[in-house]
Amino acid sequence: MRQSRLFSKTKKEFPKNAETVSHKYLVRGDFIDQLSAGIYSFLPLGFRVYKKIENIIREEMNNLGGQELFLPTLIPKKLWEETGRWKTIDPPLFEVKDRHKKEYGLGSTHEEVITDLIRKRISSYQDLPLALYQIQNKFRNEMRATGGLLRVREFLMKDLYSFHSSEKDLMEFYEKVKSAYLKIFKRCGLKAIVVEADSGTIGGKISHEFMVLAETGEDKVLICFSCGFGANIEKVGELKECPKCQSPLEKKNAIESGHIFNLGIKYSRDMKANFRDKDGKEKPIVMGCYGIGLGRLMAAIVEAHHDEKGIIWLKSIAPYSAHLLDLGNDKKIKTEAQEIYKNLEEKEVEVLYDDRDKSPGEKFADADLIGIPIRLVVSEKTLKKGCVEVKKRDEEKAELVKINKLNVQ
RNA sequence: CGGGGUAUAGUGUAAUGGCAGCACGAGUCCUUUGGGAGGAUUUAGUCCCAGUUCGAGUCUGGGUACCCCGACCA
Repeated sequence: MRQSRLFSKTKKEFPKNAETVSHKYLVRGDFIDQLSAGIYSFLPLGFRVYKKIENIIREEMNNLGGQELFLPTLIPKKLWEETGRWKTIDPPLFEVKDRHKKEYGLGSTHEEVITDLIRKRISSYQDLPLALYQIQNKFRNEMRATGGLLRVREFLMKDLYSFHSSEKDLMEFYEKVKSAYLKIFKRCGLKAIVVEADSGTIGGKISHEFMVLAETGEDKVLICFSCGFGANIEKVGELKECPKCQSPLEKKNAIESGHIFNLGIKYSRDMKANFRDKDGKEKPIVMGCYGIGLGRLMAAIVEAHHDEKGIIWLKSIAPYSAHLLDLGNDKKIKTEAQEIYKNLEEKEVEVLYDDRDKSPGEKFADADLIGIPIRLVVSEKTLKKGCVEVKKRDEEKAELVKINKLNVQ
């Protein structure tokens, strides 16, 4: 992509209404645009990052045997009333009416819809287990939005639902999801710990949150680095020793980025989603649900990976893997840079080519802000030696590489 | 929803109740090119509605929007 054509205008100043690091940098780098409180557009750069995250999550869900589907956002009031959540769900639903005055709640989570789908199709233990997921916008009527993408009213969420013939089978799958989630966070360059949690209005008896460690995170967690125990400080108080192995605990800031629930038979009982078991008896389907907020995850990544100049994306989620800059308007430089750009594209390297007529300082500042992991500079200085300057975003030093030996992977 | 705060040009900021200014951006022209370049020139603004006043960006009342703390959450 030629940066001169990219739909993106970086800002020199931090937005005055932003306080969290991720909000500041994502707005300055023009990854996102705020439409209203807690409502954001993803611009081309931000959307590319979002797609990378989405693909990582999709791969891990598919590895679990999950099948992707897509559920509606307009969910009839009647369905919510089957579980009583029309009134009780928190944060409340966005309620809308159609022209015939029929009422709907915009989907904030999809247990009712998926359970309805399942009860129409599952009749035997032979249909189980089953795992279905979607990546879709959720709408939550939050009291207030905070911290840019950290808490919003409309957001992209991956929600996975699993269906089992027994509690034991569910818990085995539940553990697999746990490790898949940890893998997702790891692939996004994040350290996450699992803590026990309250299940709120989603319900169920067991639930765990995934806390992503970030210095600027608002939640405080206690971690035992010897046995892996983790807990939300709000839930357990100021413990000094690990309750499992008595090692000293460390206190860290974190951002809640995922939440998984053992729902048991809460929804299948309310909505009569039953199956016929081996023993010939009709039983409620045992369910689990598992969510990750993609926008919040993106924000968490920025919170964990930035410096005073901007974002530092990991290659796995960067909008582009290389940022090529040409310095100066000299024809030789332009021609050579274009040649390198063409070659990289032919090798299917995702490259952003800064061909704009801007001063070197501005190009460097933008490159640091946008945070693409590898920076390539073509200038009079480098051309004299037949080289390109290669610098990693997370390293100080740059090196010169012969143009014909340039290898970006 | 309770508490606190803010609102001036695309962005960031000035202006005792007295001509709305500056910087960046954007447009045109010239020069410049290794860490947000220089000159010339152009462009664009007081959140909304009332009130006080000779005169309101500024004071008063009401509204709206946004931000922060609380609560809850992915």
